[in-house]
Amino acid sequence: MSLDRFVNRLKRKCRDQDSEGENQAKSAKQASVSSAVTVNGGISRAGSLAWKEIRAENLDLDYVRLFTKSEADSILQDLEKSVTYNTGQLARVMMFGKWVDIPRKQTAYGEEGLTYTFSGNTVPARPWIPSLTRIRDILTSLTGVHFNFVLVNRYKDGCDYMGEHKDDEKDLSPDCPIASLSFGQPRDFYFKHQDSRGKNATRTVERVSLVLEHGGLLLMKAPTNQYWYHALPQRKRLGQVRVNLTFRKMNPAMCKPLKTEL
DNA sequence: TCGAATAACTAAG
DNA sequence: TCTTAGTTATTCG
Repeated sequence: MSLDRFVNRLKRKCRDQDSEGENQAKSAKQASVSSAVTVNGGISRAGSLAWKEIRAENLDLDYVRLFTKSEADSILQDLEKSVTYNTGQLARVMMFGKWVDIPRKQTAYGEEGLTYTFSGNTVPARPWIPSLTRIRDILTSLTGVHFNFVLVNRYKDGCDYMGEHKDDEKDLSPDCPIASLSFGQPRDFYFKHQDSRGKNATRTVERVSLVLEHGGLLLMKAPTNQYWYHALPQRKRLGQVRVNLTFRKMNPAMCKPLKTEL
């Protein structure tokens, strides 16, 4: 599988870079990520990746093209074959007195007992599957965070989208980054500060936009989620599928009990 | 200046 | 407060 080659490639790159003694001028934040990034044998591999830091008031994001095109192609293919999406009631939300289908497909995987709550529905995490544990383990070795949950969103084309929202901090372990991996159709993604939303905005804060590419990883770090809403807007001319994996570290004690069977 | 896409806003419970 | 759809305003090419 290409992921093994991926890890080997990173190890090779890091050996090369260690001998060159690079990476002295990293920011403090970047250094804290780097120090956590080790694989078997303690080889640091943060330096081999071209991290892009995105900063604004109380916004702290790191973005990197983690996988090559062929690796990402293979992962997407794998996910399309193995991921099961929620259907029926679990794929609807109540809007103005009627149930509407959410404008994308969604599901979750993770450790037993974890749930997530979406607009009134509390949905259990499905048991881990190999295509997701492989990726989870890469992210854990990259970030040092033990992710125990992943939310999967599938956007069939540019008409599927996700409205502005903040991830529910109540279920999340505080200060743990959220790792968002994208495969397939590159899509615009933006962050909007809570003080500058809607007509009751108290001030103007410029919104932060980026493109989430095929094989790209976005780390959303504290306190971003406290202050900023994020969304994946419609882009009607785009016709390809995008699958997004959002890995989180959930606090099991904070998960709502299940009301619904899968 | 037109038409389409995008952005902003509003609606119930 | 959170969710999306529908309407209207604005921007883009």
